[in-house]
Amino acid sequence: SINEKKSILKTPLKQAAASHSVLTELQPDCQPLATPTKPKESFPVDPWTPTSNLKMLISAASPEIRSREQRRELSNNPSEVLQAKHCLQEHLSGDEYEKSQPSRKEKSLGLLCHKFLARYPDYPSTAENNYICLDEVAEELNVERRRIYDIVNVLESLHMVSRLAKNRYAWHGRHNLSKTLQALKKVGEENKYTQQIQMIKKREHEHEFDFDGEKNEEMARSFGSSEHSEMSFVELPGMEFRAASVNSRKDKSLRVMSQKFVMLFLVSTPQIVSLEVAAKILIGEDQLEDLDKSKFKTKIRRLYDIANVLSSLELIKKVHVTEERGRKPAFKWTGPEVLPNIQEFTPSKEQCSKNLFPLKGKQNFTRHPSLIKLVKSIENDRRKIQSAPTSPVKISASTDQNLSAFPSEMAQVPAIAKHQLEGQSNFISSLVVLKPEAPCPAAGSQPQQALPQPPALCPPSHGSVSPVILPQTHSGVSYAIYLHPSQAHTVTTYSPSFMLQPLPRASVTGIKSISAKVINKITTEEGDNQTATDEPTKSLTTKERPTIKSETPSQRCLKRSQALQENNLPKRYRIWDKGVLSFLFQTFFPSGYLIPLAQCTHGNKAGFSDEEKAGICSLQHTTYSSPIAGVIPMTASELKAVNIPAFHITPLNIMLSPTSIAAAPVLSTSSLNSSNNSSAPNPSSSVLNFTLQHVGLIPAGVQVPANPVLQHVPISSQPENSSHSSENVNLQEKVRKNILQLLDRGGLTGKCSAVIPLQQPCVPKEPQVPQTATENFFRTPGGPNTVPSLSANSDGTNRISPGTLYIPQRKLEVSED
DNA sequence: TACTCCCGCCACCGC
DNA sequence: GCGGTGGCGGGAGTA
Repeated sequence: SINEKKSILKTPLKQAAASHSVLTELQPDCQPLATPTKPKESFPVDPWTPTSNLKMLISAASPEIRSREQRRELSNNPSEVLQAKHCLQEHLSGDEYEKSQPSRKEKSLGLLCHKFLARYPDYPSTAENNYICLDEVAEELNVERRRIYDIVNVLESLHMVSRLAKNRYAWHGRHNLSKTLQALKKVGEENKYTQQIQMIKKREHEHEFDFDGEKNEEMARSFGSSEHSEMSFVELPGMEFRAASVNSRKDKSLRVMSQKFVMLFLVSTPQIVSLEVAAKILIGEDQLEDLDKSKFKTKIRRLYDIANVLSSLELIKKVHVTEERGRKPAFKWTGPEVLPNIQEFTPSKEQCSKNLFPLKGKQNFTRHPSLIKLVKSIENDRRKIQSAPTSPVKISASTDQNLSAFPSEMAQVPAIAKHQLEGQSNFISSLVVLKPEAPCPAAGSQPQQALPQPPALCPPSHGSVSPVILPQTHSGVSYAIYLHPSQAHTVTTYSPSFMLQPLPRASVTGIKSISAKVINKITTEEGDNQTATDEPTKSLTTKERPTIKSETPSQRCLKRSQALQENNLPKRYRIWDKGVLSFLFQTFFPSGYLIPLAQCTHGNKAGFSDEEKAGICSLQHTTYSSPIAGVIPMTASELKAVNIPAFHITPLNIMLSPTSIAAAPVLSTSSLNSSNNSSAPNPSSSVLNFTLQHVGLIPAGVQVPANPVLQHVPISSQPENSSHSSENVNLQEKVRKNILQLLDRGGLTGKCSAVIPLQQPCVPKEPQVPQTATENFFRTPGGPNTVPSLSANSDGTNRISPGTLYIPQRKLEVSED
């Protein structure tokens, strides 16, 4: 009977051949073959049907496939298939029959998942019939139902489907994906996965992790000691399991495992996870005692299953990492980037106080109630600004059909921003940055082109630049923030990063494409070598980044905010440390500059409080390393080896971690060069101006005050242009206001990757002449993301050539198959 | 040989 | 008892 069953499940020859070709075409690298979201464009006559996508894919593959598909359709009836099979068996010899069977690859879970996904749209509308009957699917795809469960379980872990009843699922597509990923990231962080990964890596390096008894027990104990011995399925509100039968079932391991696997990517920097590490972590969590080889193998098997589905979803991609111990299979996250702790921005009072300072222990700060009010007030102001009639290009993506004149996707950008602002509770909670390498079906059929400037966008004027001064932090360090004028405009309306969230429901198709384009630059800078080199022309420069002109309604709101600010200003910033500042600014002002002004504090050696010194001391032994294997660790002492200019400018478009930036002011003072310095010197006016000119923030000839801090707020600009001066005052004020407001929103965001960019803009030692200093921030000899001039010292540490940008990078080689 | 992962047995669960 | 569900690991296919 087993044989009989087998023969039923075997695929007939004609389909086998077809699926082989489809396999070649459906490899993850072939992105245009992802689920088409606009079948109308390609097949205007055919309405969308559950199988149209698949049909299209197959038809697109080759004429041969088309004809095979036609034949296949003729015998799509299972009984016919069975008949054909018997017939085949009768007429072919054993060998021939074997050869006629689909190869193992053709039956892979990944391919099956592709076929499965091809049946449903990425973003289904509620009007469509989105039910999945497992029996039907299994039958139509000619597979055992068991395999469908594998797929569905993983999809369920991402809330792309949910179980309605026996044999019945609902298809949600990617509507919930961003929220799910955010939730998973949060849980991953809470479960200290980063630390676990690091621990495993450490043990691996020490050759302590093996499969013999004692060491494993020790390992298990250490896992047990962490706070998360048990983790259950992460659900989304409104997405709970509806069927009681499923709820009661405890073993949802594939689902849970899939979620955990995804979490590992989301908390890792870079987002590459080796199967081995993942398996060890997953084993460590639920089976503390017997970490035997078979358990390990089983976990690996399951991870392959999950990885195949995630690959089909184009969330991950298989790579190999080469380390000292050889080549290892691993997977790289290629899905949407999930910003950290986004949901904690929800402006609820409780959330604010609860989440603002997630640090445990000593560092628990509380927020003054007035600040909470302020947050709400500013939120309201923002909303008003966004919905004001003068807001730029107010377009309803779903209704306005007159926009065909200019790219609909571009037209939707302001709508996205508006949409997300209106969605208060989801304001940032669904903010997701799509990676440029993510599939872009809507744009796939068209040649890539530069992003056009929509009418509403205002090219940045190169007016004078005056810093916005942040009052002293609790540590006593003030900062001057220099923003590019374009950024200042942007700040008054919305941050570019705000527009990057996918629009749910109707207008997603266009958005997806534009989002990918818009953030191309950002993610390129972030360090994807491949993207940076493969698609240089697609990148937007800072200037090209869409900005929206500030409008009068914002000025109306200014007074109110200003009054609030003045009431709260003195106290507010005591609770903010440099890490928070840096993170906020790099997030919201990607090409601004945060300059610590150490000279403005008194009675303190290098301008830093004891707290900071303590923090710095503790950094001496801190290793900045990525959770994955082979990362070059960088200690604070190594940082000191870097030749630091008298003061440094931190380019904000590189991720800064609170801990890493905490060291920056110290390093930035000349006290490094002369440890006996009793006070840090002020950056001289000429140096400051040279620098600002050098980085393109001010035109040649324009001067900015040498010591802007002393001016405090509001700052009057240099009267270089009378027609601009009042604008400048307003602009500064707006920028300042928005900075303050951003500060109010942050405080919970300090969990980004540890990268310390250092730059010596004034005295380049190498005769390399960059086009602009801003570009130079990201230019390293081997490309934007390579480790510059690293040389090993006798003590095994690495040193960095002075004057070059240091971006910690994996030492391990990552090869993509 | 090591890596991948298909395949289907069989236990569990709710009805 | 039955059918749905899914954990699990043998072992075949592939690199």
